[in-house]
Amino acid sequence: MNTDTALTALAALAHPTRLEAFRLLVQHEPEGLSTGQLVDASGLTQSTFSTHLAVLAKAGLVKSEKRGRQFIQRAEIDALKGLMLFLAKDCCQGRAELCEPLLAELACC
Amino acid sequence: MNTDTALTALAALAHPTRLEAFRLLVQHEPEGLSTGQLVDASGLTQSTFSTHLAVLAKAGLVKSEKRGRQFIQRAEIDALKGLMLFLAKDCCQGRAELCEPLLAELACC
DNA sequence: AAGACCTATCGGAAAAATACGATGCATTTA
DNA sequence: TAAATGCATCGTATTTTTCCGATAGGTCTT
Repeated sequence: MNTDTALTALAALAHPTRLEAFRLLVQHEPEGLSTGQLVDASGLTQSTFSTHLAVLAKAGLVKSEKRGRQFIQRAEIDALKGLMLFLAKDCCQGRAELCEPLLAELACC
Repeated sequence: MNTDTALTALAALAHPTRLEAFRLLVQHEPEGLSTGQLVDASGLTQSTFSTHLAVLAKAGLVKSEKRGRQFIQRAEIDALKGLMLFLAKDCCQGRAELCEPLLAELACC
């Protein structure tokens, strides 16, 4: 994960509709949800949500799989992992003392 | 860290200038850097960078302290920690099997 | 006290993001 | 084959973001 990739992922998640959709998909791992289900959950127009979904897909946070005449969307946990690793490296670059308390709290989940 | 706070933090980091400034400040913990040093590093106008810095400050990612006639900026590691915890909870909500490999990689830093 | 320095804020122009309806393509159903 | 379903894309209007120069308020120096 380089800086550009991280920036794209951050921008993709920095929108209420997209963050909520991504969280919903994470909760529905590994089965996923159809695009239509996500549209319904968003409360937005189908076309508008499609644009948001494209942003998540372009960022690599969501992958889609054709299933009949609908698409099943799934969260890419590895992409989230990559983003968190990128953020963590910011504070741990040769300074474990900054990162240790962070990891300690993360371990609780 | 609630959803709104996380969204604000994500949006604040989702810009090249702001992400770079934040990373620079993390690297310079705990001494910090003056606003002027950050302006020079950004290559932008003083006023333009000041706006970016305000976004980071509003998101709670950066705190400033008056020091003579300049301001020393410092990264708020706890805010970063909070954001990462928020993201991690997305994938660990009652499903440790998703989060374990993530934590395993984080532990390496 | 006057001038230099550091930073925030205002006003405005240019660029990007957001939202919608309409349309088109592929797939399933009838 | 014809109609209906599921989704992406296009065109476009509105809003938001981004950037700059100019200005103003403190703080230090002289």
